[in-house]
Amino acid sequence: MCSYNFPQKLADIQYSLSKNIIEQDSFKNVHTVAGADISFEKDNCAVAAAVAVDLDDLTVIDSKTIEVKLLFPYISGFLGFREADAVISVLRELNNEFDVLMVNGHGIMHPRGFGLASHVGLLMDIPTIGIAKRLIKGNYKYKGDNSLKTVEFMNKSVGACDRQKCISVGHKISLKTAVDIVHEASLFKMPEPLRQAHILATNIMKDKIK
DNA sequence: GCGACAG
DNA sequence: ATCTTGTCGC
Repeated sequence: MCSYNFPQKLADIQYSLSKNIIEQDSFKNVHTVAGADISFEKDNCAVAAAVAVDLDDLTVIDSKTIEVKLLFPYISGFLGFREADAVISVLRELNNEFDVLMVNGHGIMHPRGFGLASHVGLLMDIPTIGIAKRLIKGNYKYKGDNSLKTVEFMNKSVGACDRQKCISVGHKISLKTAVDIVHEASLFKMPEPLRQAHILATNIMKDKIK
């Protein structure tokens, strides 16, 4: 009678929560942008890092790290259930508020419109941008060359990609604004908030091993 | 059956 | 994600 299809239950949760995502800017000006990333050691032991960057000069104005244990396994399409809690926890350690958040993973450019960035954005109720290095599945349609191209899924524009990264709405921001902010915050291929968070998490991880 | 599959 | 050196180029 009852079928215990756990992955399907999680998928249902994602479909359901995706309806709450707001794809419009819920803020006026952006002065500080935060970024969060996680570095792994032995599968489940990890270091989560959060940094806040000043958008004017792209300098780091605050940063925090925490050690975490991730209990949920990595399953493509369900990264939010694995990493959202750790990301939220480390962001709460930051001293000051920030205007926009960048997360290492897809936002609505996701099979069920609810990737890690949307998990975090919705739970924290803040403007969030999702940034990933690759499409989660290879069958979105977009013209492939070097410049930024719009990605469509189910007849809807869900994000933009170039050869380096994919950008999509996490929550409370428009795709256009998300793309603009990512460009403003970039010195290299990854925007500074995420690049700095990644460097920090990796360095703390190395220290921890010694 | 085979390959694909965010971090 | 992580395991890993040198190397090409500005």
